[in-house]
Amino acid sequence: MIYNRIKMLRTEKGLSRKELAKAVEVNFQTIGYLERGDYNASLELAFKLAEFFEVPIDMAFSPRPFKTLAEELAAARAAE
Amino acid sequence: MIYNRIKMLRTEKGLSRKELAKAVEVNFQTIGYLERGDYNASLELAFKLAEFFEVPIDMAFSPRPFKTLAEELAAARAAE
DNA sequence: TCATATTGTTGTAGATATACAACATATATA
DNA sequence: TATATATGTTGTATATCTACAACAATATGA
Repeated sequence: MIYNRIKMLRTEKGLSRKELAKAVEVNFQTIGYLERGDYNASLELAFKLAEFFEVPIDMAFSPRPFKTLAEELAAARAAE
Repeated sequence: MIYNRIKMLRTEKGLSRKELAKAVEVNFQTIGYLERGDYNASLELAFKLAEFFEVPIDMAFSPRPFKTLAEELAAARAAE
């Protein structure tokens, strides 16, 4: 199981699933499946999505659950 | 089509396909298929491989052909 | 040479990803 | 209210990924 931040990245851009789907050339229902975690993106689609959102691929996908923003902040502070 | 450096990363470590396959828990023939470009890894397998080789995922996989070492060197020098 | 390991090829089968249609529900907006 | 848009659910069909078996070809080493 691979976790993803597609929904967050999409809504942050104010896009509908249909619009995102068109941008990365998949069916709009496929975006829904990914966001709900029904199945994983293919590697090809993962690269397309990461490229579209202009983030490194492991910012959009992760084999482990993503940290919350609060956890990220705490980790960043601890790293200083 | 996604390009990969699995063969390079594997041989660099002096591993056979069978050994690598065992490490990432797939059939050894699956490694062969990936190295030959017969098909792409799933996102899950891509993460496993990147983690095993301790490289960022886009060092092991890319939607565009990888640069040769010579090109990488030239690019690195130009960036200074 | 013989034996063994490694890789490539072909084929079958199962699992997963994607497309697409139909319909339900919710939400926003005229 | 009525209409449109967005999302969720279910089902079918196709493509792609993975496992596994059998065999050929090549290399490596005793």
